[in-house]
Amino acid sequence: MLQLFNTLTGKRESFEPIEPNKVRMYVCGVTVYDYCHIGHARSALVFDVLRRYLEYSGYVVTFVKNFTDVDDKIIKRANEQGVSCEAITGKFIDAYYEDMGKLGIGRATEEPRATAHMTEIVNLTEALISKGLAYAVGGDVYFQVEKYPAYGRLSKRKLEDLQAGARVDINERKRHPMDFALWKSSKPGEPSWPSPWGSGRPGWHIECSAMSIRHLGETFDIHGGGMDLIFPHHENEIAQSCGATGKEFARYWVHNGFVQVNQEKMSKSLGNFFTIREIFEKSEWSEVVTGEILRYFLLSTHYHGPLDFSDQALKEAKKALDGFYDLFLRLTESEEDEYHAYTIAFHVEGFKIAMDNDLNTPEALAQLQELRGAINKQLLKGLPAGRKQEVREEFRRLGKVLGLFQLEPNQWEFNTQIKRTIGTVTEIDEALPITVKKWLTDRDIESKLAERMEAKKRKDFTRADAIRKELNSLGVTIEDKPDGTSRWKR
RNA sequence: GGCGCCGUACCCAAGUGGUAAGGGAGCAGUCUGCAAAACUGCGAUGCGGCGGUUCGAACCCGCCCGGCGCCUCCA
Repeated sequence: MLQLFNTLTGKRESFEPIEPNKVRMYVCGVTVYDYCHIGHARSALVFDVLRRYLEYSGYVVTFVKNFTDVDDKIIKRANEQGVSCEAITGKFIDAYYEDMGKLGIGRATEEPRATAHMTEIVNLTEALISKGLAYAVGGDVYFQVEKYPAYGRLSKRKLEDLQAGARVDINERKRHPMDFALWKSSKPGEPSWPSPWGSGRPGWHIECSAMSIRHLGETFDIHGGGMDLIFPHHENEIAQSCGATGKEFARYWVHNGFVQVNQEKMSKSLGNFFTIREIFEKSEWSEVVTGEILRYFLLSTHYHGPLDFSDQALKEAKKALDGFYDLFLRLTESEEDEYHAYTIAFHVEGFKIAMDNDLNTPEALAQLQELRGAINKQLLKGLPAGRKQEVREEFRRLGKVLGLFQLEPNQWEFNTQIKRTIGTVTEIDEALPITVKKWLTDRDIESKLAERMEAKKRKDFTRADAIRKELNSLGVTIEDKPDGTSRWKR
């Protein structure tokens, strides 16, 4: 049974959905004013995997992930560029789909936008005012934190503690410094919507309450997002939602850790920032291969902890995948093999146990590595073609949960020459033109290999080695088998 | 000042009270004309430090050291 670490209780708990076999989950998406970076990718991927695993486990999942498309940063960006907010949000929503698509992150069931939920937002705000939890001041509406006793429950903070460190709030319209805006009156030129308090726009937190309630109901199962959203965003969401409905909001709060560079959180000011598209652009590998490398890398650490992004980490992920695809390649090579009893059930079970354990993907990957070793051993003894296919299918099934192993071995790029760097390392090796791979056909390779085999038969090892070296330099790896034939990969 | 996270071999990284998974690198071997791959073996008597609880602790408690995050927009 799946267990999840619940930020609300600070404990790992058995996951029990409200409705049997159905899961409703909401994840905070991105504010669309810029390209997504690898940290956004991690968050999106964690919940993509959670969704996949829930589905693998037999649940019907309703997954809602929003786009924040009204926000100060968007307005600022639009003004800087002299374009409309819609132009900015449209552009970066498209970019989001493109970048996340390359990472194999699927669309959510619903992907609502704040601007399309003004009615719900206004209604929710009115409800909070009528319950005495919010107040309007000169076109703004604020949530009054002192009226909500459970404030701080999620982030484990007390109002007094917050006050101590809070910066001087210049907004003296608030009754308490921690009161937060539900509705902001708009300045001329800013996007605005009509409301009982005059034209304005919603505060940041209210949209998620409005959209999650609208699409999932007042109480739902899982709410997720990055660690940094715990306070104030999610704390405020809870206050608004529970305050308005009087009901429990989300039951399990799941938060992912940060991607760091050199043990520090990525940030633009430190210049240690990597956008997803930048990584793909710099990658020497094809899109699908790069996408899978990134997925493997992002899943190699438990989602709750920090994860250091580096060139070396990416290389290790690549190497690990090389090993798997090498096995998959071998599983397609059919020889007359005798049957030996073998079992994969043990590791399949191990995989599930790992995933049940708060989505322990590093352990799950370890199980797959062990299975890989076990099958390689089995292959040494021999495995009939039918069994090989069976094994490959199981890898495909389990891999699907993580979004791995879906390529054909010939789509994989084994070439281990590092021609460009992706992460923090600055060295740049001489690049082998990527075009080389394109014009060298399989037939070219086969004919070279035939020539080499002839040379080997003649014991002309000088010639044989020269051919191998030539192919190596073109990114083709040659492996001689005991029977005198060779296998190749690139 | 408040809240929270982290510290496991050369590197990455599981472990959540029962005697240290997995991967990479390295070394040694099997195989091989050589190479590569695959496979085999080696590698922390110890899990930042010091105490405590326990029959038993990397795991629980306390203190200390070191690193990080949040409290302001942030995945």
